Amino acid sequence: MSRSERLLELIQTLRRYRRPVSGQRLAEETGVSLRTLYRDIATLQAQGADIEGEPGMGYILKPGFLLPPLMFSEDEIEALVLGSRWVANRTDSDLSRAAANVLAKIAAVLPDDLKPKLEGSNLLVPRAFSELEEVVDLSLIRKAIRNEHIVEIGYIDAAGVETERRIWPFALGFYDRVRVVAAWCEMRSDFRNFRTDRIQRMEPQGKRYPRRKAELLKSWRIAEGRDGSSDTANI
Amino acid sequence: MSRSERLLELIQTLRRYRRPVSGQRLAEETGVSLRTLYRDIATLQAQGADIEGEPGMGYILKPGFLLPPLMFSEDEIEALVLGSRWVANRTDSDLSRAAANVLAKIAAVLPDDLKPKLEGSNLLVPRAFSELEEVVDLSLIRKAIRNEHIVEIGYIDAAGVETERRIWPFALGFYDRVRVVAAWCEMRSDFRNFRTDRIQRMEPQGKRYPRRKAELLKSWRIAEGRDGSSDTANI
DNA sequence: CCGATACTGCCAGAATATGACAGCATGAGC
DNA sequence: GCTCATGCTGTCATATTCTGGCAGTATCGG
Repeated sequence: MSRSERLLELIQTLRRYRRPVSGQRLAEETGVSLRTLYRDIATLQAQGADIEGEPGMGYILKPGFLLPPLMFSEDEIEALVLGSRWVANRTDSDLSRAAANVLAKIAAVLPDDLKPKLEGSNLLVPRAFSELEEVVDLSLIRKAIRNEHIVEIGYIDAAGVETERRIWPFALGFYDRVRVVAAWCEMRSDFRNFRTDRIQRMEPQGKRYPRRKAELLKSWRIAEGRDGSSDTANI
Repeated sequence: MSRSERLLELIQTLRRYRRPVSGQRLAEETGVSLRTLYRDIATLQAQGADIEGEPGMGYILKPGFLLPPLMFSEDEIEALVLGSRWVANRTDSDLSRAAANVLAKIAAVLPDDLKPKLEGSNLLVPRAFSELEEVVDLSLIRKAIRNEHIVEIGYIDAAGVETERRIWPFALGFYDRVRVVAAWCEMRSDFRNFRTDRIQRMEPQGKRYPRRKAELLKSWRIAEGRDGSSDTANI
């Protein structure tokens, strides 16, 4: 195995563990001596990997991925930049900051003669201007979806009536003017879509709902397709 | 200089030339023997670089960039994926294909345990559903902007009147429902924004307009900010 | 204090990369 | 079909880099 493959594998191994792992252990798993393992860790850290080592404890990797060298065409870079700009201007602050970081990281490694091309890319995404007020934090919803957690919400429906619901959120749709949480609603025992701007209150319950989000998404797509009345059908 | 640095430099050198360059020449510039240069070229090609070599001619690199290994956080990857999805669903077919390629390339290098996370990312961008008919090809406009080329268009304004114009396009704005070309209009001797769906006809003239697009963009932003009447002000 | 672990320096041997050379292949121009 | 410029490959000795082992220091928690 080549050195670079090994480094990639090391990252992967580190990520599999959630708790700190000793260098000794990592060395065994990657089939390398402890001395070399220390060198490998140093190399990865130099490349920007967020690996923390504490004496007496072991190593732990903050969540993230190392992308190996990749070749992108002009159009592909343009697509990347435009997409990141859209995310930066159209989503919640966490994601938006992440998108800005992506652009910064790419810019940092581009050769000097190309930086203007990236910064000056003349494809623009306007900042959302008549943003609907959102009471709740979108990143909380994203986190609940990621972890398949039940949340309780206070929701004002189209008729203006406020209800309390326990929902199993599994997807977040970014429409032009609104964002919609797709979820299973315990109250209705059916799928429901909730506009984020109409959610008044939200409390993640910190426990998982009993199904997989991928599975819910699949059923939901079928259900949406069947009635055809919803404008989310083509999400 | 380390091997990987040299490879990066080689890509950069290759891109500086527009015409084919002989291996001999490249070997001299990167300070390496011809034999090693051939090996380096092979390495880059194996990494996906689009380098073409023809006997008797030399090497030429198709436009593109090699990104070195990069570390992305979970949120950053999520932003990348969401952005690429938006581009894939909301732009012209060339860019859209490029965005799909970006996703495919990233997916290809992600460790197996993470692929589902990428494919199953539950942030969705609906396909544009009531797309306005566009007569002209958006990628032509992008190309004209990239090359700072004059184009002639037939345009139907808001009042329904069709006019012929020579314009200097310098930016393309992706609004929710429409796309807008920002350009200097020779007829009006002023900046004008053209909705792409109202452009009936378009002929790139293949020659450059006499100013830089970055400079036009800057003046345009100032002009837009001043009158304040336009909804493009916050682009 | 101890044990567990991170981390560094050093050096010899292993693995890899490089350069030199010899040779074949291919396309363009004569 | 010849020649030239170049791409491309194989081989092998040499140069460079990587690796493992070992010795030693530092830091944390108990």
